Amino acid sequence: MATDRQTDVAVLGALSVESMSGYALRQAISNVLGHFWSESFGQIYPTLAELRAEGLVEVAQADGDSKSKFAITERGLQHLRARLSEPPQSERPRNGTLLRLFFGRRLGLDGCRNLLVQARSQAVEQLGGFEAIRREIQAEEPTDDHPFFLLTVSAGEHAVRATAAWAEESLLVLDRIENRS
Amino acid sequence: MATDRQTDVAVLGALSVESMSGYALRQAISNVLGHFWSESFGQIYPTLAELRAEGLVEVAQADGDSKSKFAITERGLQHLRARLSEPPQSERPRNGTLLRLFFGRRLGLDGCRNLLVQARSQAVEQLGGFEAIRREIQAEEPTDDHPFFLLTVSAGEHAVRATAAWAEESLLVLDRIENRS
DNA sequence: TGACTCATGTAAGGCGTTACATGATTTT
DNA sequence: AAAATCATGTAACGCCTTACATGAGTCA
Repeated sequence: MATDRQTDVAVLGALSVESMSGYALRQAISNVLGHFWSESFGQIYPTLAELRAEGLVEVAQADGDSKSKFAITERGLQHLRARLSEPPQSERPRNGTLLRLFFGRRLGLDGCRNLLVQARSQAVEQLGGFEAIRREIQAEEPTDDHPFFLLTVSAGEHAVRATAAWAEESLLVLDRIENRS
Repeated sequence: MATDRQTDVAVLGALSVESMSGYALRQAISNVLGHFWSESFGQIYPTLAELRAEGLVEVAQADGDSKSKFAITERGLQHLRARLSEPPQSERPRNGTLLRLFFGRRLGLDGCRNLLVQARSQAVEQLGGFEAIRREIQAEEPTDDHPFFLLTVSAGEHAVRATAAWAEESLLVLDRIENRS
């Protein structure tokens, strides 16, 4: 049952940037990583427990703080590097908008237009989100991690701009279809 | 447990274009739809059986052929239209390349470069695939479905071109990071 | 006849989401 | 004191993939 469980990579990776609680972890994953990765809450705590049992993660006391946090261990770092080096498996595509558009003849032109308008406005909104993240990162004290963070932000920006352009074009195509028939 | 099962949409949609066997169905889904939708074999037959039990699909004899095929019924068409009109749920992102790149500091510059080169060549390859599909569709006898098919091909082309451009840019960024440090 | 494709399924089990449960701490 | 947030989990259950199983037709 070749699986593609990679929750450990997300968790160890996040902890390699900064020690934090499980709660903060799931927030970090839904906020920052969330643009290209998702984990559900029900996965994070069990994974954290597993990693702790394997000695890849430990409970650490923050310096001036009474709160306990999770920190990655030296062995955890090694494990993370090994996991990151594995080739990424290609994700299974599941694009509901394209599925609907493909059968657009059955959905009807108005429905298709609706989908495209929706896709366009969502893309524009997401673009704003990416720009906000970019500013946020650039406002922080620079670290060695930031350039890599920005690379993923850039990927998001390219993707949503492409989506917006496609939606725009496609709306024009739909108009032509309507006029021709 | 709000679910997002949409196998019925893919199956009914495909049968609305053309009656075919379950075997052909799974081929159609992995070939044409495969660029933006995936279904595993283990889903298709059970779904087909369910749809048949609900009277949305029937076994039909092809005209000059002895082979039996599955065909969508009138009620199936109604059901399909209703399902297509439902808003598409946003897919959960799971991009292994970006996950690795985000933690690029741990992966190392060479590993990152490797990922980007990989992403770029894959995008170029996919672009060729899309162009082939486009030509194939345009070579066929035109139908009312084709314009919608082409819309989804265009979406794929936009997406992979964006990916290629991003990978290209990002490789240059990595060079700058290396020279600076 | 042996290999290959067409064709139709079933079963086991991993993956992952959501809902439920509980309590401490902080803020208003 | 109430409400919100922080914090850590567990349980049920659906989704989906992979592996297994079986047989007919076709082509070299």
